[in-house]
Amino acid sequence: MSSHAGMSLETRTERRTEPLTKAQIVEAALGILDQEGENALTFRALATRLATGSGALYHHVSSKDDLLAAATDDLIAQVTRQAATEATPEDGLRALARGVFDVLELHPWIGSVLSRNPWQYAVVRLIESIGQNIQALGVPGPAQFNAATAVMSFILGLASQHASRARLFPCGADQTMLREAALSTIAARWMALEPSEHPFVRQVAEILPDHDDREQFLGGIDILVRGLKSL
Amino acid sequence: MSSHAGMSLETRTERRTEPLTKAQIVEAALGILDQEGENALTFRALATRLATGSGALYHHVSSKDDLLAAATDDLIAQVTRQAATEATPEDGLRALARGVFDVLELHPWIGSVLSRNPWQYAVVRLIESIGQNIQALGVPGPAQFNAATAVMSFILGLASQHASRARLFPCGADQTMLREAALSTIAARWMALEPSEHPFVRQVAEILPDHDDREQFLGGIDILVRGLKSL
DNA sequence: ACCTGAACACCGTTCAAGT
DNA sequence: ACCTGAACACCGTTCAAGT
Repeated sequence: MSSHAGMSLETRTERRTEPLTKAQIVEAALGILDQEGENALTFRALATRLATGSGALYHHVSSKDDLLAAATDDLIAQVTRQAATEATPEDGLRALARGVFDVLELHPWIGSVLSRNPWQYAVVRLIESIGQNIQALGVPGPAQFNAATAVMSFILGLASQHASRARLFPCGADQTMLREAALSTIAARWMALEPSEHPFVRQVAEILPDHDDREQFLGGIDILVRGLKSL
Repeated sequence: MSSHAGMSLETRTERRTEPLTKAQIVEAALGILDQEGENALTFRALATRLATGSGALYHHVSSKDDLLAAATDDLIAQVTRQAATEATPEDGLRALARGVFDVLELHPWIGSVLSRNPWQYAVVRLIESIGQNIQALGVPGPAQFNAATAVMSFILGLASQHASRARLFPCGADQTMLREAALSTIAARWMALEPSEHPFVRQVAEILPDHDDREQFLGGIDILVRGLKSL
């Protein structure tokens, strides 16, 4: 449409001379985070990947926290948008939980970002989405805030748990293999604890290696929803 | 009793020549954390406070994470011990929640430590304590693990939320004053959001400034317990 | 065995100097 | 206006050298 001055193709490489964009920076940051893990995201590494100087980034991003919040917001927005299409509030809450779980599975670094700064906009998105579903669920007005916070805290708690496992066994090849290895390690450590003081933990350790994270997460949400509906 | 060789008092200053202890280091670290906040805890600052070199600390503590885990464990142990004295499982869970809340209020840095490393021993203590109460509550065997994790996630989620508020308004004079200021700031920010996309959050913002954190926290636990009992 | 403290290998962020 | 990249003010951790 706007390509009036078509000219020859090789001399018109305008893209390269255009200034950096915040969106470009966030995209590059997402690449580093997902491919090389949380610790690999450095302003120096980011600058190298974008073929620029580290100081240049500060013209479009005010700090590292700002950058991480923007990256997180991009991904959480997809989850809340998807959850808004469900028919019933129960399904909405479950879709939200499932969505958060999956996005954390794919991008474990989000867990730390969310729990490090719970007032960033991505969290507002989640509270708004949770709250609307809770209202639709028929929870009485005064209890709505408590209820939304409870669900929110549950999700953030799980988030940090996922983040930490990803930190223990950073990124890499076979995720399911690593997850089982991680759980077995933890189970072994729990089994070695002093028996009389740790009856419950030792009992849980036996089931731990072959339990399903996702199922557990959704199970937790169901417990919460059950509690909510009795209000 | 063991003071056979009483001698004179001034020449017998054995204490100063005794080597450092991990307990001493943890105590000094707690002092810095509580008085000056999370960011003030540095191996250099810690060494200065203990009148030693920074490298000396590594003879008793393997890393900063190790140090923080030890400090956290000391405080969480007090909470779980206290919760174990309650009569009913409902009261036990509530005591646990209250205890965690209060300890986070006093030592906000614990929130980040707990959520940064959810497999440290302090967390095992919490899971064990939660699990025993859940068992006593009559939750059927297979659901116990899910239930315990749900409560755990809820508590850790709240923990990180507290930690972040403490980070926003680091340590200092009048805690209640600061808390109200923090909440008002957040409420104002929420009220400024686009109305049609944020009905719930904007509605909540009105109640936010004068709501009681502690009440909200215990309310959340009650929702969970209600859900648990229906299992 | 325990301590010292300089040195190492990093960070996020700033800022004079360039275009 | 935007970029460059050296410099600043830190970190956690290590390690030769001391006692």
